[in-house]
Amino acid sequence: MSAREPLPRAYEPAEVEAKWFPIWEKSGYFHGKPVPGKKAYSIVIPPPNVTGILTLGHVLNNTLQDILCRYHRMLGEEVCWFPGTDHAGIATEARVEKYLRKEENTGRDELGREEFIRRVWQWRSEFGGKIIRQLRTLGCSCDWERERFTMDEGLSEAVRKVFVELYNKGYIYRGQRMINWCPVAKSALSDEEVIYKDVPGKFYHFRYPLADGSGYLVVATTRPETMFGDTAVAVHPEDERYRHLIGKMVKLPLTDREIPIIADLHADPTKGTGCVKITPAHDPNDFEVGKRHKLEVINIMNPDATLNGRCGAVFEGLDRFAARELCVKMLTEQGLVEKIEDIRHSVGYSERGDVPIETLVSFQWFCNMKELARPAIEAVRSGAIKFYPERWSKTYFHWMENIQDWCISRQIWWGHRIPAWYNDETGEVYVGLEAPTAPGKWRQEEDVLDTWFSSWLWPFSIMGWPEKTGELEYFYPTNDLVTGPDIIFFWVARMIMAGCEFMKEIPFRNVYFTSIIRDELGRKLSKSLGNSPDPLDVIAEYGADALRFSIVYIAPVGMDIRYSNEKCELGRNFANKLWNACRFRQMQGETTANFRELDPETISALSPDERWMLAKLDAAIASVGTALAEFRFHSAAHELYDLVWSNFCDWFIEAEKVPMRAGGAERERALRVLDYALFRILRLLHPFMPFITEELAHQMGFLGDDETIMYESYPVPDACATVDETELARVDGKFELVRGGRFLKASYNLPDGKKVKFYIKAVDGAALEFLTAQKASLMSLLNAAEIELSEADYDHAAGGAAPSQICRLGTVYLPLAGLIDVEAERAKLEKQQRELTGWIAGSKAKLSNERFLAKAPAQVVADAKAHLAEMEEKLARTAELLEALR
RNA sequence: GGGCGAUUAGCUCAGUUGGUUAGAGCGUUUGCUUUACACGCAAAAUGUCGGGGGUUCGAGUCCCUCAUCGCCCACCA
Repeated sequence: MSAREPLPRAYEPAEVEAKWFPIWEKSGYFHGKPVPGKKAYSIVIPPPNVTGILTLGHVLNNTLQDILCRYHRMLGEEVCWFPGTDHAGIATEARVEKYLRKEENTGRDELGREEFIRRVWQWRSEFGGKIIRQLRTLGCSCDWERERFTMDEGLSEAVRKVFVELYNKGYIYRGQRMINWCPVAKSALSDEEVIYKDVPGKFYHFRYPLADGSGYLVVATTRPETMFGDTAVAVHPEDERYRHLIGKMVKLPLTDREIPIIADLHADPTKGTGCVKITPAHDPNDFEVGKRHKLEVINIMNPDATLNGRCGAVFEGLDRFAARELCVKMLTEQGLVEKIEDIRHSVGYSERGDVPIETLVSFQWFCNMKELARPAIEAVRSGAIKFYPERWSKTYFHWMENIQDWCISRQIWWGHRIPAWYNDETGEVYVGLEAPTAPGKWRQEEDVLDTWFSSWLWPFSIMGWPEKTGELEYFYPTNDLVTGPDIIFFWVARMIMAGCEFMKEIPFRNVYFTSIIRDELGRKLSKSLGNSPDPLDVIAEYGADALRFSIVYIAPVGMDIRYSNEKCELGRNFANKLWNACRFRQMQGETTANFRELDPETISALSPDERWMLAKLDAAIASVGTALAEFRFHSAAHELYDLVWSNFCDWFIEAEKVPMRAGGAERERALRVLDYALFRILRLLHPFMPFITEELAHQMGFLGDDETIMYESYPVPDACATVDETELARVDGKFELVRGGRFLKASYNLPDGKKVKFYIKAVDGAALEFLTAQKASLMSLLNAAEIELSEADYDHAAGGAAPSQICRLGTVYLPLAGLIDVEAERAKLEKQQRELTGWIAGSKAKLSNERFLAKAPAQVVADAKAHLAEMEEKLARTAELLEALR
């Protein structure tokens, strides 16, 4: 191995990260392609909106996908992570409209359809897909050559094909129904795009005079302005208060219309006044009532939610909320207001527009989902698709089993235009992949499709469907999907339906639902609150590896994450720790040749510490593997953190300084084991911290310039050291003695660096033998001037009083000639005595319980007995020590 | 109105099928320029595992119940 520049003291991620990504990408390491006979692993990215920028949610989501991809790549599978963006109809159209308004004072209406769409494409090529570049900063190993956009020609063709197929099957139809209307987008929305919020409102009680002048009825409403669309007042048929009025007419205030009083079960006598105004055009329930009673449907609203000409000259063109106020004012003046109550009620908001939606009747395209849902429910029920955490399947089933028709048409321009043509002369409707060739004047449907109507095809459209591509053959179905539970209906459920319907095969086998990220106070991250950190700033400050590791480390399973930038210190410090472990090794000289595999000679010469370390490594490797297989990312991260920081750095490196100082064969063996362990650790960590591990693997000379850790094998437990439980316990026992000795020093305020003498009384001959062999190690770890080992009691008479600490392998004493605080020492021992006595009593009670002995597993009983013996032995030693203090 | 989740150290959270004395990070206290790391080292303190009841030889873990908080779904004028 060639000599390298010494590593700097502190890890500086910026340069390293900027260096490696282009190398990886240029070398084609991210590219996945069908390789017959090789195991395939694929993931499709949840396509971010083309308008989007990277958020912490994306960071979590894509880090997890990257961990999976890098892990499987190292397992030797052919990995392909398909990236791309979503055209996000309403969001993008609004975004570009805003941009054009600001930059050029123009917009949709001025430009016309064709030009506007051209300008959206232009905007996209200039500003769109920013997030795709940002994902590279995070280290995402997507196959960037395969980047797709939901409006690409191939994907658009898939959309048209699916539309035509479902139309021909009779699932897609056009109809006049009550739909959700967003006044901002001026478009219909699906039920899923409506978010219900509990907001303060008012409950208005108005008097509607009876037409015959015999009095009035009081109706209660939260939406006075809709009264222009009232076509009846309903009461419950059994409601004694109003029974006599059924069939009579009331005069609708602010209009010259008279409307009937009807009997309908919809009217709930316990609510409001028991009289409900019926506005069939603007309320789903009223629409049903209207149908039952053949009431006129009066639409009173323009697309932007201003009132229309049906409301009279005074109200025409007025915004709905202004109209509401004016209504109340005018009714007040006419003495028709009975009372106004303050209430909180649930109001549907447009997800994108963030304004209250209107429900109104309109012609739209719908897709009947009932039949599509059937196999998709079965796919999850049978376990073909698994959800992690499993409980989300309940949410899924509930929605799928009550699935409603999907309103798929949108009155915007940016999107897949519906492939339907109307012949106004004949009234014919033509649906097909291309415009009709039949003679006549055909006019294409103006509406476009819901964005999700292309997203639900993503797992196969991205692989070239409807063409029969090698990618589909090889990579479909994909393995894992990582996404947020908030789009389980929008996307996950619909993808499963689309996969089952068009591919006749599920789109993925496992779905991992990530946590939702909140701020430290538990609030959702949002632009308006200003509590949404920019991940790029975080990466600049802490490094991408640090951000990745931290966010995985702190992500609780299936719960919200409370995030703050400070938490990235954990990952940054960890990266620095790893860096310095390598730096330490580097300072010891050239890398040995056996870093991939230990040779038999080295294995046979391993020290107990080394076997201990290799056993810890194997154990960690095994549990990281299990954790990843079960999508317990955070426990894998915890496992790795402990392995590196505690086992490797705190104990092993410190312990190995002894053989390293010894020189010769001892030193050579220690270096080999260090190299072997370090290279394993780097590979283990690579999926989590790709940049620093690649850098260190090269800096350490494990890899040459044309090699990459990305394609090194992921470590598996190799049990190259025979696991001898007794020996492992002895090493742990040695470390316990070290901790005990350090505690004694700290208790007497002796600086850690001060060299002192210790006396260790071993519990038995075997312990004495082991500890004697470990004397150099003990001295180093304790920073001792001298250690006296014996099976005999410490001789207080000769050496003076000494504080002590009881450990499993023996008792460690700190001879202090005159400095001992006898009272403190006695208090410590007495406390220990009390505790031991208590535990022993409990333990004895348990062991004398016949039912425990009869029913508990033999191992548990044996452990309990051993534990009792240990405690009794310690208690005896405590008593001796107390005695010696006198 | 249904469904789901949470409640463990000052804070944020682990705790895999019930099994010795419930853990980590941050924070706090004490001492350290120990020849990798102050983004560090060594040591320490802090818990009636939300309340109550039950099952069990044994419960943070399983069951019931109550309380508080949060999320999702549902046509509530």
